[in-house]
Amino acid sequence: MLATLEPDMGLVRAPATRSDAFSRPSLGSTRAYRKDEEIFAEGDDADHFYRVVSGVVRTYKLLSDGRRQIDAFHLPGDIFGAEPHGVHRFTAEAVGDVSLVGYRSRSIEATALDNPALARDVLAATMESLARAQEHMLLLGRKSATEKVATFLLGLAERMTSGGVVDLPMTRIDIADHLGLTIETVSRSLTQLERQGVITLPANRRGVVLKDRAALRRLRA
Amino acid sequence: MLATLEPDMGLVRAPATRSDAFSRPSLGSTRAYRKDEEIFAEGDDADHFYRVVSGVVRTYKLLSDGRRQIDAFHLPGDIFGAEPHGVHRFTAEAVGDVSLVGYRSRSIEATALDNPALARDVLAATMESLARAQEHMLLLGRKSATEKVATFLLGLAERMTSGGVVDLPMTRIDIADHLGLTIETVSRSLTQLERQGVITLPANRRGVVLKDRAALRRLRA
DNA sequence: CGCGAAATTGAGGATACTCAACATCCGTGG
DNA sequence: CCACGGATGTTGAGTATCCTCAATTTCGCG
Repeated sequence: MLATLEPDMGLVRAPATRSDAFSRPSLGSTRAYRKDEEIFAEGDDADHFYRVVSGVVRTYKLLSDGRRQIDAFHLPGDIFGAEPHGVHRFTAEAVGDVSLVGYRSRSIEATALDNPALARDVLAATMESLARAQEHMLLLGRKSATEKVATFLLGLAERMTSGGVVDLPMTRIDIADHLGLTIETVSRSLTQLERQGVITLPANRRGVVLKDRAALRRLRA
Repeated sequence: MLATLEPDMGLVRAPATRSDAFSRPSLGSTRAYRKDEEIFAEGDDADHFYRVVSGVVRTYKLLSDGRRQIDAFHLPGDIFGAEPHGVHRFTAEAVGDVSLVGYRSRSIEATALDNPALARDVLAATMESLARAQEHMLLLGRKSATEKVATFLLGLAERMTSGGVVDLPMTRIDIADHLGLTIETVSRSLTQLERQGVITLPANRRGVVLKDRAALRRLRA
């Protein structure tokens, strides 16, 4: 589906499903953001959308009283911030130091007709985001705390993997706001998984060693 | 954004943001489905995607033990079922009797290049679904039962509206599985809203009269 | 009019939250 | 290089919200 039209130029490692119009440096410009820096805010004009080169980005929405829901963490290769109505519907921030390529949003409309390859790639990326969102709604609406954490760890492992050890670049607060839990519950769930021998938490707490993926998959529900 | 390229032919009332390549009857074929009939199942080949002509469609995912999350209800004008990987990631069923137009999915890829207008419309529809999904994740992860129900009622009212009275074509089970609640909690929340004078529940229970939208908006969080 | 499905209501309980204390980490500066 | 302090994370006790189980009512349809 949506097969690659041009070869990946290898500037950035991209997931297999992502194609390549994004790899043409001429279309976008790279910029660096520091930890916790805002990339855009909910309500801002959506002049640009972005592809992650390195680092992790969180996108979230807030309720008026401050409750926060992080809808996704965006890893290298991911596209985010493309909007249908010219206004960003969520806020995007750098989790750690981040490098992004920005693309002018007008290209989506203006070049939908004369740059179909780009339009197709944005479509593929958007469909991918939607699929992830649907999976995440299942988690938020119907999974227990332990199931949520197990799902989260396995999902991260699949995307960031480097055998066994998963990096956790985000804080417990971020994880909690992504899974619809509190930080205490996230912490307790991780501790519980460790006591069951399914994972190990290194001293610095910014990573997780998956000791028993089969058990994690069972716990994921 | 994504401005209309061809005039709406008026076959079906579509949201303002939806454009019109879908209104060309030549591209798709209409089919009727009866109440609770399956349109496609999770895992099926995604040969087609669909636009709702009349009626309501639910799309959902299941956990192995039967827990269900309805990610969206699709109303007339909505597009659903377009997939990035040729396989449907959720099941779609008719809530009541439904009429749909089906489009061959290969058109997405095959005609992305030679039918950019169609590709652009699918992109717009997909972005719209993603925006709804993000809003719904906020609801699922961070809202209380009453806030969920208030949000749901107002959302339906905006989309189905016919002054004051909102039709509820779906059962309490469907509503519960959409909001991440149980049917008992949905029922109690509705009763509570009624006791507060914010809504009225007609005898047949398949509709809701919104007596005080301002109050509902406050309760929505 | 009667039956089965859907919805409501109630009582009790479990999961996750709140509030709080404590531990650990990490960067800063002496 | 070590000590300090703020930020981050863990653990505990008590509680609230929502769930489970169950009984009852109401509705829709033959």
